[in-house]
Amino acid sequence: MPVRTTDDQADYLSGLNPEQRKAVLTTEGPLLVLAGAGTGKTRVLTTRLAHILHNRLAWPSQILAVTFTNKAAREMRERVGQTMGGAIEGLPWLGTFHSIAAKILRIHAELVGLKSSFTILDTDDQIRLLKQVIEAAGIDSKRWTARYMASLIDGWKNKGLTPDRLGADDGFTFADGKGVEIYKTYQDRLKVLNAVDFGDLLLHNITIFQKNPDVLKGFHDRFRYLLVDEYQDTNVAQYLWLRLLAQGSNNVCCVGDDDQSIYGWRGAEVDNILRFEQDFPGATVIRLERNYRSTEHILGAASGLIAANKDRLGKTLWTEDDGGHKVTVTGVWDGPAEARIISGEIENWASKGRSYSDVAILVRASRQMRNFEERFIQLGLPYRVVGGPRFFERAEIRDAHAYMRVLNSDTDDLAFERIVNVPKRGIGATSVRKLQQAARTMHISLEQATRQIVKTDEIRGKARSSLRAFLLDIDRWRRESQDAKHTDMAERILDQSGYTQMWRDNKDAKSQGRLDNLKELISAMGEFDTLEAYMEHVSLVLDVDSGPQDAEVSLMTLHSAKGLEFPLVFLPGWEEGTFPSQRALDESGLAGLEEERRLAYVGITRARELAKIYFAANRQVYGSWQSSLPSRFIDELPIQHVEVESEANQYNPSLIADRVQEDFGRSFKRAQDAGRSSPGWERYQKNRDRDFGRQPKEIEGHAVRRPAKGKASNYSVGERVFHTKFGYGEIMSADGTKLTVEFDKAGEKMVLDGFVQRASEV
DNA sequence: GGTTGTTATTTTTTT
DNA sequence: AATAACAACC
Repeated sequence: MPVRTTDDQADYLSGLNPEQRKAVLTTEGPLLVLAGAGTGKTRVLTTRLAHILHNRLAWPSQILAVTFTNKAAREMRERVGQTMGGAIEGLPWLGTFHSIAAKILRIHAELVGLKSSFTILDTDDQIRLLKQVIEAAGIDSKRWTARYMASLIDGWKNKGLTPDRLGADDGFTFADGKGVEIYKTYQDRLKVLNAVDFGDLLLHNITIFQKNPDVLKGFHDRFRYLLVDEYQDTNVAQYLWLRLLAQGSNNVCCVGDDDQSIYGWRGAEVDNILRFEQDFPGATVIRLERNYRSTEHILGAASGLIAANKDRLGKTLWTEDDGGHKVTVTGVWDGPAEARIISGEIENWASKGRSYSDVAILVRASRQMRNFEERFIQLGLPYRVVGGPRFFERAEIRDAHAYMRVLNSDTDDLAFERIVNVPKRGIGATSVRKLQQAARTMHISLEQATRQIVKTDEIRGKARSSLRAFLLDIDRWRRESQDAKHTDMAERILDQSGYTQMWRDNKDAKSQGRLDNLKELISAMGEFDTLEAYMEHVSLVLDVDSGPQDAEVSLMTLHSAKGLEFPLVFLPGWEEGTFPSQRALDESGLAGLEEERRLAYVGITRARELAKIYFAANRQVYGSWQSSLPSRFIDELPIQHVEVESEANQYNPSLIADRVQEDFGRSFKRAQDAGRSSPGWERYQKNRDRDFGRQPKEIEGHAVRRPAKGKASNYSVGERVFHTKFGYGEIMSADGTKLTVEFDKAGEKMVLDGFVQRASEV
C-alpha cells in the first residue's frame, strides 16, 4: 500500500537515507531491518513509530513495541515523543519482553492457576526455593547445587519447555536423572506460593495463548503493529511468544544486528535473526550499512575483526568520515599500570578542553573495574560505574522488600522466612524447621502455620513469645496500612521491627551506607502511588534511573555498553583468558569464541573518534599473579587500521615498553604459526621491521635480552632467572619463548622469556 | 541459639 | 583478595 508523503511528513522523514526511509515506510507485512552498529537504528525505530501514529495507521494502544532493556524502552518513549513534537498519549504496550509479559499475565493469571496478585521472584528467591525443593527430595544440595539446577531450569524455560515437554533423559545431568522431577516440584511450589520466576513470565504467556485461542484472538485484534528491538538477543521462548502474537496482523518489524549478539549465555539464539525470512514468509529485508558514528579506522578495525566469524548474514559498513586516528594497541606491565596510563590519557584529554563524559572504559568483567576505581579515587578523577552492583539486590533492600511482601500477603513464604529472624528475634534454624514442617503437613503457608503453632507447645520459651510478638506486629501493620501512606508505613515497619536499629548498632563501616540506602528506598517508593505499583516496578526494572549526568568518565562492562557511544573509548584487558574469557571458551567452544569476538566488535564500534586497546603482561587472578598473553583478537585487527603505542612515555622503563612491544610482535607470529591469517598480516610482515624490529637498547647498563624471533629461547633449562613480579626461580622447561619456571616464592609459572633476566645479571 | 574461626568459591555478562 | 557458607565452639 503506497503511503503518500505529505508536507508535514517530510518533517520527520527528511534527513533519513534511502534505506532508513524505506524501513520507516514499509509498514505492512514482516520486515527485518539489519542495522549495523551506528547506522541510526534507534532513529529508524522511533521514526517508524511516529510515522504509524502520525498517519493514524494505528492508535498508540494498538502498537506493541518490545525492547530488551528498560533503558531502551525509556529512550524509545522519549524519542517518539520528541519526533511527534511533544507529548504523545500512552503507548501502553511499549516495554521490555518481561514487563509486557507480566502485564498480560496479570490480566489472565487464572488461566494458568495463578492469582493476578502473583509475586515475581528474583534469582535469589528462586535459588533459595530450589534449595528447599532439592533437600526435600533427599538430594545432597552440596553435590547438586540449587544454582546449577536454576541454570538448567532457566535454560529450559528460555527454550519454551515446560516440565511435561521434557523427555525422561533431559534431566539426567542432575542428581542421576532427578532433574525433571525437581523442575516439576519447583513449578508446583511456585503455584502454591502464587509466584513466578522471570522465565515463567514468557512461558505462562505462551501457555495461555496456546490453550486459549479466544484470548490470543483478542490480542491479535488489539495489536496492529509489532516492533521488536535487538532481535538478535531473543531466545526461543521470546520468539514463540512473538510469533503467536504476530499471527494476527502479520505486521511485525524486527530490528537487529547479528554481529552484536552477545547474550547467547542467557539463551539468546542468533538463529532467530538468521532464520527470519523462513519464519515470516514474504518478509522484506533491509540492510542499514552506512555508519554515522565512527571514523574509517575504527570501522575498519572492527570490520576486520568480525570478519573472522562464520555464520553471519554479512554486512559491509561504510562511512564518509575518512579521517581520524588509528585504533591504538598498547602493552603495559600489569593491571595497576594499565589504570595509571589510562588515567593519564584521560587527564590529557580533559586538559585539551574535552569533557570527562566523552570518555568510557569498557571492561570484559566487572572485577577489572577495581584497578580503575582505586586509581580514580586517588586522583580525584570524576567517574561513575554504569550498571554496577544493583541497588535492589543489596541485602538491606531485599530485607525491606520482604517486610513489604509479608505486609501484602500472608502466603509469601520466602519473604516470611527471610525476615522472621531479621533482626534477630531468637528464632533459630530449629524453630524455622518446625514451622516449615507444620506448613507442609497442613498444606498452608508459613505464616498461617506459625499462627497455629504458637497456640501449641511445639515451640517453647523465647522463640514462642517472639513469634507471637512478631505476628501481632504484622497484624498491626496490616491494620494501619489500610489508611496510612505506603511510604510512611514502610518507615514505620522498618523502625518498629527493629530493622533500622539493627544497622545502627552494627559497627561495620558499611552500615551507614545501608541506612542511607534504606532512606533512598523510601524516596523511590514515594514515586509510586501504591505499594503494589512500586513492587511491580522493582521486580522488573532493575536499574534506577540515574539523574542528569555530570561530567564523569563512564566505567562499565562491554555488555552494558551496547547501544551507547563515546568519542573516546578505552578497551583494557585484551589478554587471553580475560578477553576472550577462558570460561566462555571452556563452556561454549567455538560458539563462545565467536560471541567473545562479537563483544570485541561491540566494544570497538562504541567509539566515535578514538578507540584505545590495552593488554597487560601480568594480571592478578583470584589473588595470585599470572603472566598473560595478548588477546588473539589483537592479532585479528587489520594492521592498516592499528597503531602500536609504547609505554615509553610513562614514568620510566622503556625497557618494559620494548618488551611488551616485542611481545606484541611475537603475538602476530603466534597467529601465523597457528595457521591463522588476519587481513593485515601480509602488510604487517612488510612493515614489521619498521614497526617492531627495533634493536635492543642498552638501558642503565643492563642489556635487554631478546630471543631470536620465533626460535627457541636463549635461556636453558636449569638456569636461575629473576622476574620482577615473581622473584627468583629456576627454569624447568622451555617451549619456544615460553618458559616454565619454578619460582622460589611464587611456585611454578609459565612466563615469556622477555620478562625475565638471568639471575647473574640482576 | 548465637558467635567466632575456618574453608571453599567466586561473575562474565542481566530481564 | 574478598566473601559467603559452614563448622566448631561458647
